[in-house]
Amino acid sequence: MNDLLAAIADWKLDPVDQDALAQTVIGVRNYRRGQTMLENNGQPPHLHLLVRGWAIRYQMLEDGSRQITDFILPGDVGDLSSLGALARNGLRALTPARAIVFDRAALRRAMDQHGRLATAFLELVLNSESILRTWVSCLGLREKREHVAHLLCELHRRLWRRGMVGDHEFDLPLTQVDFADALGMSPIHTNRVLQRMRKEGLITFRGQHVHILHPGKLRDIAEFDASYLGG
Amino acid sequence: MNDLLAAIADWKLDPVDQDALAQTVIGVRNYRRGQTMLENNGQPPHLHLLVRGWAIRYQMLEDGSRQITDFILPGDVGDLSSLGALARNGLRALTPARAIVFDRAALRRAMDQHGRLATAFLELVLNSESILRTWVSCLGLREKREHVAHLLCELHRRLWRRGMVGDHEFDLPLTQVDFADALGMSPIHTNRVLQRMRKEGLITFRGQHVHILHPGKLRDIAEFDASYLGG
DNA sequence: CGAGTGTTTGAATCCCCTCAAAAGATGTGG
DNA sequence: CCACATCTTTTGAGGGGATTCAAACACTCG
Repeated sequence: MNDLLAAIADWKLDPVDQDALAQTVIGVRNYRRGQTMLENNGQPPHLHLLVRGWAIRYQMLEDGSRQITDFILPGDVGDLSSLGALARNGLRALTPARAIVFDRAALRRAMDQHGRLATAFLELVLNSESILRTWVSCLGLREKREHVAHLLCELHRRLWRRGMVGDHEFDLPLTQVDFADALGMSPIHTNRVLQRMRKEGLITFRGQHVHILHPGKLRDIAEFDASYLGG
Repeated sequence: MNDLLAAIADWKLDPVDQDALAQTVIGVRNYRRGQTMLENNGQPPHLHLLVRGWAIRYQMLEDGSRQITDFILPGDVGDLSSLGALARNGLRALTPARAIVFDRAALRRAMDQHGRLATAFLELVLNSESILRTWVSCLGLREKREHVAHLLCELHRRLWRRGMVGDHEFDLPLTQVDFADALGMSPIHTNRVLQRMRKEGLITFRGQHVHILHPGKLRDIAEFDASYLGG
């Protein structure tokens, strides 16, 4: 399972712990663009480590509105909360995606026996929680324009740290509706904010490719401080 | 350390693991109302398990605005993120408070050796993350009035599960400014929403004591589903 | 009884939403 | 390879929820 070893390289596990983790792998699964990877109910028996593509975690309200609560990038575990007692999140592939699938029960047993494995997952959850906490601040305190800028900075930085993109450009496989659902704003207003940023020469995007023309200015607008993303 | 054993009763640890945890305790600390328990910078060497009082986690923006990202109640660890590589949160006592203080480094070592201890903390982080994820949904999707109702339901439910309050009433040691900073709204509007709820006979509050007069209706407004809080 | 903190009210403004619909892009089948 | 259906982006107009500014009103406490 070379895929696995590559994906968890920066977890810094001993071979013993890597082995224990590998034992809990059920297999690899491929998803189509738009495919639901996990319904948002019940106690899911699996966990998904994304190795290719993008996915989103989201929650739905009764009126059908959707809040995206996280973007899952290659190397992320998309449904960490399935480890715990309760998971109320949906998981959906934004692009064709591939994930390594773990058995939840086996993983929990492995963690009980291998402390280092548990602390590795603990670290993952803490990272995801750090991002989430920043989302709360952005949603609560910032103007929409600042929030848009912040999310662009965040996504670029997360991709960049994994060496997946250029210094000032990246593929963003989202519709503006997806983007709006992450930012808690209407698609119409999202569109207007993005257009204004283009007209100001801050960014460009053709198709789903984003160029950040003025990285410094974008960071200023967002008050972006990457430290919450680690390293 | 009877305080400790009482506080972690529902972590369901073996005596061995309890012991390992107890070894990492530095002591007990008391805080005054309004006292800062943790600055929001640097790598804090301690963790705080609250055993009495209320506290808040928060983040500040450069312009001085504050977002509360969690309420810490007795039994909660207020600064779980200090376990990880990066912590950017402040922690502040809302009331006179008492906390059991752990040594971070010792705790990490203990977790590596005692998987069950690590998974217990993992569970704590997952719970806190579940609350946070719901906050994101509330901030992103809901009207302020619904959000106010939701936060009232959440706080009551969290206190109620620990047997700390009556079925439809509880002490809420917050100013309306605190409340507003948690909800991402202005104090003025917070005040107006609360007033309207009083006039409608939904709730009462005198001083810092809240009565929920119409639990069902409040839950309806909030679309409150307690499952994200566990049990 | 002033000082300080917290709550309440009023007025004006604006950011952002909703509704409605056109224009552009994408994809599928015949 | 084009026609049609579908998805996505864009534009316009109007309204409302929430903000900001300003100030009066309560409550607590030394």
